[in-house]
Amino acid sequence: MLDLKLVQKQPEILERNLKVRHSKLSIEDFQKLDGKRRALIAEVETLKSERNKASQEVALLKREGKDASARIAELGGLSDRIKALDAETEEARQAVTDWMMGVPNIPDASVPVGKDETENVEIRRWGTPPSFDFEPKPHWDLGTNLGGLDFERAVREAGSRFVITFGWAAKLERALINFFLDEHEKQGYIEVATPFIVNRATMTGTGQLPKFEEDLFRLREQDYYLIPTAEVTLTNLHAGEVLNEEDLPRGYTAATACFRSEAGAAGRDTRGLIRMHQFNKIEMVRFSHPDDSFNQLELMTGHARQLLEELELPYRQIVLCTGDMGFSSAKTYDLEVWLPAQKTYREISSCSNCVDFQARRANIRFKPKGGRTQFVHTLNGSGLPTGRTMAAIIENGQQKDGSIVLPKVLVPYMHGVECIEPAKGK
RNA sequence: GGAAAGGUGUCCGAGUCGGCCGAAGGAGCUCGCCUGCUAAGUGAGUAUACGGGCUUAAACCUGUAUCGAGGGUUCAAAUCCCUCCCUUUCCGCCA
Repeated sequence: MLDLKLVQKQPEILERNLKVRHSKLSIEDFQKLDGKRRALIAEVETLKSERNKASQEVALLKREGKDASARIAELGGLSDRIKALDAETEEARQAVTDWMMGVPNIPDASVPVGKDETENVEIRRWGTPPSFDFEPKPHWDLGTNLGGLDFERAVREAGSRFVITFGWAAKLERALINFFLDEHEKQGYIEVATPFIVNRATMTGTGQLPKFEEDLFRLREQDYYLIPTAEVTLTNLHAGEVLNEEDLPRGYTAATACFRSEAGAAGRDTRGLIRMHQFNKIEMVRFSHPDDSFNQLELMTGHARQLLEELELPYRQIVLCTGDMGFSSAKTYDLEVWLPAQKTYREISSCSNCVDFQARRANIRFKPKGGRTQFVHTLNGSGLPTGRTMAAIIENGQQKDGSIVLPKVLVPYMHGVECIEPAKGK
């Protein structure tokens, strides 16, 4: 959520923001709602002030042993009027909050203005896409042929956009989780295990609710939601808390399952591991001093890049334009990994600086020495989803006979296995 | 699931028969004094949000709200009543 004062006092900034982010909200609506809210507050507070004064008089009279019944009688209708006005005020307040909750974060000045993903800007490339003397196969064919990925049984047990892994593939995923967590720990992150189910307040804190309810899985009959990313649980770790300045910056990492309804993605990436209802992801979250958060974004993105480099996976880094950024973000870098079968780079990590947008919603603050408490800045980044990483490893490591050479760093995690071979005589 | 006790400011912790309680006291923190330095001592200060005034803005002044959340009783609720959430302990049940 943005700062209310900013919206009130500098509507031109907001107007520009709504435009570059293609929001349909209008500033005039806000001004009407906010005007109404303020008028009601002024009115009801005047009445309350009256009531408080009168109550004190009554208290005084009683203490002096005098009769206060006349004064009390005068106040008969006041409380009822206050109650009615209070309800109206609350409604007006809620209307303003609802409006504010729908406003996306303001992009940083360094973010390119653009309409959609076609206007994102590539800023870095690493590695060379492997060349093959045969037609590279998609990971779903390779993985299925090697007996590791089973989409058919997953459909039977759950539905589309699920996968069941067997043997080497299940182990590979476990290896990746351990490898990623180990690396993040070396990079200074604190490893955390969090719930996969959270309440409404938590989902609201990071910005998934109220606007994006249809993207989430919700538990039946309860106000519980399955997390779409550990960003939710990690960022909310400090919800409502006041941190010490010397605690900043601080980083957390967690490996969790992630659940996404993928509403609106019908027909996209229907095959393979790219877009699942359930997947595992290792997430990084950082809490930063406001003055330092954009440095922290560079640092954290570097942490994600390091993983891809250690896995020897070619990638490029792009900065998302205003039209393609997420709701809560002020600046986002995406890392895209090379997928040989599609002959294209696909998103594998997204690192965002949300500045104070989530901190304001979740009320995460810090107290500078001698200064007023203020909101921290929050950042989050994928320290890689296992599914997409496995897809990249499988496709980039494939050989003509359908076997897959694994990245060297994973060999110890795979207990010495260097290559996934087709079963003999099959 | 049953029973009991609780949830107060950055933290700990008082709040009697509802009424000068935004809330005693302590710790911490900030600023000053003192001390050769540190420790100790000593004085003052130390919540947040929103409305209004003033202002370029801040500071400031003023009002309102906030003692787990929501509702009720009352002229008036941290204090009484109801519902819910959470914590602790005991019992039951299941891993």
